[in-house]
Amino acid sequence: MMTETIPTESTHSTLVDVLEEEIVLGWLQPRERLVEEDLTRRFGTKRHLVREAIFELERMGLVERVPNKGAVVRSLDPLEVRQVYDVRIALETLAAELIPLPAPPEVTAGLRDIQRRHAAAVDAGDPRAAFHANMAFHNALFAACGNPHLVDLIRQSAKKVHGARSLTAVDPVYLRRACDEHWAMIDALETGDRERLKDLFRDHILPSRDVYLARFGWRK
Amino acid sequence: MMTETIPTESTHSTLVDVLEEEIVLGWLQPRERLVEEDLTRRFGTKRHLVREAIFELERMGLVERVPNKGAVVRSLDPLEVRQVYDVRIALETLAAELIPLPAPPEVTAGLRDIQRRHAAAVDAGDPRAAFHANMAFHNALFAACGNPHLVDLIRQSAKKVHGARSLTAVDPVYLRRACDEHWAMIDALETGDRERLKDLFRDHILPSRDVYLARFGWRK
DNA sequence: GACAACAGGATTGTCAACAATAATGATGAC
DNA sequence: GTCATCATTATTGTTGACAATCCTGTTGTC
Repeated sequence: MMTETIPTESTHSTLVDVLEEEIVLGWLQPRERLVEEDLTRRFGTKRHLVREAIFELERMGLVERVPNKGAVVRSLDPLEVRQVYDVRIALETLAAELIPLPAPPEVTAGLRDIQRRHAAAVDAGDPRAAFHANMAFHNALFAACGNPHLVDLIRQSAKKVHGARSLTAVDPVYLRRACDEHWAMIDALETGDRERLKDLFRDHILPSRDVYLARFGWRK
Repeated sequence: MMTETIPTESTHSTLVDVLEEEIVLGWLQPRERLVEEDLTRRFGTKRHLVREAIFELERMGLVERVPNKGAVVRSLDPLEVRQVYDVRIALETLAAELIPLPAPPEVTAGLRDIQRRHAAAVDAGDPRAAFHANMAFHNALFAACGNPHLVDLIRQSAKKVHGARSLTAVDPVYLRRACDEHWAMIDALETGDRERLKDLFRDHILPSRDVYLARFGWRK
């Protein structure tokens, strides 16, 4: 039970972000209850806002809500994880096909900036900062495909399996590997090697899926 | 200004459904305001629920909301319409590749049932019923691909451009054409002609896009 | 007449108290 | 001892009232 009060300005979306972060990092475990009043006290905010945040987390697929009963962190069914990853691969492959290659210098420059922050966070052993920098990297990366709606669907799909990433999102081995792959992506963007880019996209997200399935069952 | 009071049981999602319907059918025009208290009276419900419904419509992309100002029916930018349709085609093509062919008889039987209702509504000149039967048809159709998450993304993308369909969703010519195409899809499912199925999917959704773009600009 | 300041109304945003519901534990009959 | 019944508590769901905000029209000043 965490009782620390976070005095940050508690708007609706920051609550969502913080809870999302805690789920990805494993602070909040599957099946753990989310009691509205507890969270209200913990964040020093109003129940009203906590309620909305929980509704949003439910829509994102991170939280399960039973009417009149409450909300718990969703435990992901392995089959569902597999299905979401299938779609993610398809979407990201599509994005890879749409990105103009070689990518313009300002794009790769921006990615380098973000990736430097990402690498620094990983080196510093700060999973929270690494998580955020990682999200920023992927957002900027896929934005290069020029279709904001596609980017949105990719982001949504990624969030849906956030809960499955608590195993790899705090593991230095996987974090470093992700760093290497990010640099490789930037390289592929610059050299204009589309096939390599597609392969990198696919191989980049599969580890988190496989670790999760290895841990929670390969059934079906 | 519609002042009829609809005494239907006004739960959160029914409000969303009704408003969604009115946007697709063109009852609510782009740029038209959605005032919370007006809707509260009109539906004989509580402002609380209307508020949530508006938030959900905003997430769906059907409504635009400016803080402290209010919500209006969103007018779709042609570029955005084009982008969403691009993604829709990609997603539906992917679904077409995943559907096992020939489709099992219970699937096509279910589709036939729905499509009979759809055709009846079109013949009766009831755009509202046609709209709902049409949605049901597509849901059942794509569900056959076996990946609920993909189905969800397809549905979401379709909703995002609902506003662009008010031109074709009430036009008997387009409604009949859609009917024919639905029957053709069932046929392709039964004969197992995957390429034809993909072509049908694509050609089925393009008219609504093209009519919208012809009306509101091909720029870019 | 143009413009700034202000007042009034319309609308959204926030809140805290209350009601409804489900879980938990206690009591008593057999 | 076990089961059904009821009271208690914990938690969510709803409501109406109030506060904050933004738009509009008006007044007064130059």
